[in-house]
Amino acid sequence: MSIASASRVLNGIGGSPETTRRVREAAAAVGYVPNAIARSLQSQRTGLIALAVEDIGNPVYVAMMRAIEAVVAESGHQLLVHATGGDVAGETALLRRLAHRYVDGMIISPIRITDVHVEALTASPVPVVVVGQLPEDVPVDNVRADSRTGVALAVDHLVGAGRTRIGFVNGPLDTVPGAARDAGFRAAMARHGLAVDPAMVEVGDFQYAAGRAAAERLLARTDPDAIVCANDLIAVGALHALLVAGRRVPEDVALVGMDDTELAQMSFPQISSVSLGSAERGQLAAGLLLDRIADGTLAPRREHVAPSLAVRASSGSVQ
Amino acid sequence: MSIASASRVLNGIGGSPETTRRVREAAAAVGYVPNAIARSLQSQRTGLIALAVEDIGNPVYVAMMRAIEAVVAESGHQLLVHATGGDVAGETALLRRLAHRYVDGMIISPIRITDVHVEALTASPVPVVVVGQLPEDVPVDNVRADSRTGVALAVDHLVGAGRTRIGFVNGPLDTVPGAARDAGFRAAMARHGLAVDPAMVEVGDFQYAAGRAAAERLLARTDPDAIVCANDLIAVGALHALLVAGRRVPEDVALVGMDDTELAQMSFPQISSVSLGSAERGQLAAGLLLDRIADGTLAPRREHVAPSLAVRASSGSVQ
DNA sequence: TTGTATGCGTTATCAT
DNA sequence: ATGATAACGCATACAA
Repeated sequence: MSIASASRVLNGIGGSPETTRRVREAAAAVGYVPNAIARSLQSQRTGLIALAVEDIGNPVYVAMMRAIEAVVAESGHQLLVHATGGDVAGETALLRRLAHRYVDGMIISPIRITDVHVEALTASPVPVVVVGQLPEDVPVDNVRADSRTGVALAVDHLVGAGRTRIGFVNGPLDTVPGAARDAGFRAAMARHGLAVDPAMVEVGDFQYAAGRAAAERLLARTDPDAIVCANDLIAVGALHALLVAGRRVPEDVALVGMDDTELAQMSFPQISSVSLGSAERGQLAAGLLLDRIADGTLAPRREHVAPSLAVRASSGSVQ
Repeated sequence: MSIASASRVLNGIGGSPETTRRVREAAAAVGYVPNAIARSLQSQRTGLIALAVEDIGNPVYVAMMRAIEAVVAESGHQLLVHATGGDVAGETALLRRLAHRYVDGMIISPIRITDVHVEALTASPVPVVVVGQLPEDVPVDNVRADSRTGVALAVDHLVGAGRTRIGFVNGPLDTVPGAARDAGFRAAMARHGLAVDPAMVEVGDFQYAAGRAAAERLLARTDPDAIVCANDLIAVGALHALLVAGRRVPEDVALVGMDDTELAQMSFPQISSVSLGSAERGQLAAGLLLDRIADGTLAPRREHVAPSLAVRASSGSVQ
């Protein structure tokens, strides 16, 4: 019994009935299981696709992941997720290890873009798609949201509802989304002729606890009639702070979050939120990746997804 | 320049200054990146560990993942997460593909255990640790919670606070946790001499929307003074239903969730919740796995984590 | 220190 | 239909 024959039977190519039987018996007897590593070395593919996000605890990434999974499963790939913790070293280490052909491709959504990222991205031996902003000259497939316009949607909505003392709780300014949302907030306020009171702006990280603490600080020193939050985790934290402080939402203070995750709908009252199209971005990113895996010579593409606003009880007329 | 010399330099073993320089230059010029697959075929390890859970959108798995990540990172491994969607075919496909040596080991937390699972588990060529119940005779490392006792903790607490009309919103009874929690609820009620009114029991899946819908059905036909929920997602959904229905929590209806996730603390009022020690279970599972990776001849071990109750506003005295 | 040669477990090519 | 063999890219035992 030759190795070649065994391989053929196990892959369902040819083999006489007798040979097939003998191979199957032997395999069962030995408890044979194919070694996927060896197979991949030969086939130059693993059937695996990786997704690297900062924080898998943030529902926005869960939504993105589900959208990606649906697309890649279609093409017979399996999706693996890695949480980087926003750590630059961790992200690039991932690129170094995984991208060195453990996976057929990867989608990464970094919240910070450093030179190290750019270098690792361009040097990656496997196809990579970035979800998020990327310097213009980096030749990597890329799908981006427009959080600047997204914040403007929120501000426009609040101003239209008669709010003028609008607070803003943001994430770190040294992150790409944090910087974009800050700029978007200031631009939108200016457009409406509203000054940005420094006391009305708070910065934490993109988490619930930070959002709650930031909102508490904000409420301790000023009196907003609306608060825009840089994501839904922050918004839920701010809602908590508002309710604990005895503010009615939306009567006293209107609240708008961002990312339009499940969290916004799970809260009470439900929170208005700017959708940055996370599911759609995931779907597009997966498509770009599969295309590039199929043909590595494609020119880098860049897709955009427009924001939209979901108005709910937290900023709407009293339910 | 021989391949062996290049390999040595790239791995930092030996090499004269001159050779080292030449190798590095050549590598940079060609844009050489090591092929991890080939390296793994040789070294018989990938440095990767996989975690398979049903629903990464459930914070309980996020907590577990973080605990696991902390442990495996210590030993130089990288953690990859796969969401199975509770799908048996998907879970076993994962075992088949990943476990065939793409990873050095895996931790899986199935909510259903079928014969197919058992077979795949025992046949796995790489070390596997199961988080959750497992038939006694399956020789696989295993760490389990005691959700039966956990539900009892919730019921005891509510009865102790004078509640008698206690409702129960559970997940599917054909899942391991669903069945255990149902049994635990009935046993605890019986112990207190309380009858279980069928109208007071609802079943959905372990999600927010199902929890909310189930609580709405329950409230439409009966009038509980307390509700126990089989996990925090359900509890948040039930809280939403209660508030929409105009019930005060905890004055009119006390609420207790399970898993003690971030969600319980993010809600308003904060939700009392039974901790099943998800972080600790993750930590233990990771330890078991690393031990087994180091020594495959170890006898299968079984760890237990005791539940505890975190009392918060949703069932406590009025804040 | 450096080069040669072998093996890791498969698949694929080529004879037979 | 089957068997021998090369190749995938790397690490290492051994010889030089």
